[in-house]
Amino acid sequence: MNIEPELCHVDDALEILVGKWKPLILLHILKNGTNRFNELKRHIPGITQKMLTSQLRELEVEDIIQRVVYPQVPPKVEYSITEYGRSLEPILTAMHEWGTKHTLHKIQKLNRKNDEAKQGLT
Amino acid sequence: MNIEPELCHVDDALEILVGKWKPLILLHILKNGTNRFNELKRHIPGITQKMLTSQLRELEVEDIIQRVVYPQVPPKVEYSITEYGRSLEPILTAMHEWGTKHTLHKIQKLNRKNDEAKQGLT
DNA sequence: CCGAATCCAAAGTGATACTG
DNA sequence: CAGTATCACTTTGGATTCGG
Repeated sequence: MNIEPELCHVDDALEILVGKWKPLILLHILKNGTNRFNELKRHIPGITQKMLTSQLRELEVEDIIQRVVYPQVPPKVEYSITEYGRSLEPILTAMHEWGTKHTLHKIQKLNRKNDEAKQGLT
Repeated sequence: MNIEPELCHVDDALEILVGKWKPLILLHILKNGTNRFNELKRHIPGITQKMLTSQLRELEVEDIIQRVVYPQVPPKVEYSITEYGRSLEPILTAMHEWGTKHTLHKIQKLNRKNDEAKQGLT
């Protein structure tokens, strides 16, 4: 692996994943298959239409997801993962597992601190 | 994998990795072992002292790296990876590989566009 | 040598209202 | 239903200066 700043491509991968909602959106489309706009909106509490739209666009221009518009009334738009986008799954899975361990690590660290504080009081 | 917003820990992993210089800093410490402050600064062109300091602090409070201060004049501070931080290596490697493929993907896409533009001109 | 403090610009995010 | 548009707010990153 070349870690020269000009040749290190970790940032390129991060650019795809970074964004307050991108991981959740990606995982939903990866795990649940094709999704309609409002379907995603319902399953991701707190997200605004603006954010959902912009994050979907960014994933689309990088060929991570596909956007299919059905020319009908009322409108219907479906989002699905591309073959290319599916190649991100191992990374997402690895990060999810690491993240789970990390939250545990933080809790344990916090507990140690609390214990020490109690010791100090006796 | 649970992708409910409250239980999805992908973001927890991303928080560690995100930051304009964190991947580069982490890779340097991972690959080159122990590093002094100015050593890192030299190897990461363009980074300012403020950014190097702040990014190192953030990695330190998450127990990803260790900071050892030698009480001497002139000061000497060494940074090294923790056992815990080393567990991030597979993720960094996976992202680096994916990122490399992704830049290729973008170049090919660009070439196709240029070819189509040429076709249109003939 | 290794920072901390300050100030400033830019980017990311959110609330709200409007549209085909 | 699936978006746009606009404005305000918050967070990040960078330049510069000062200190132990």
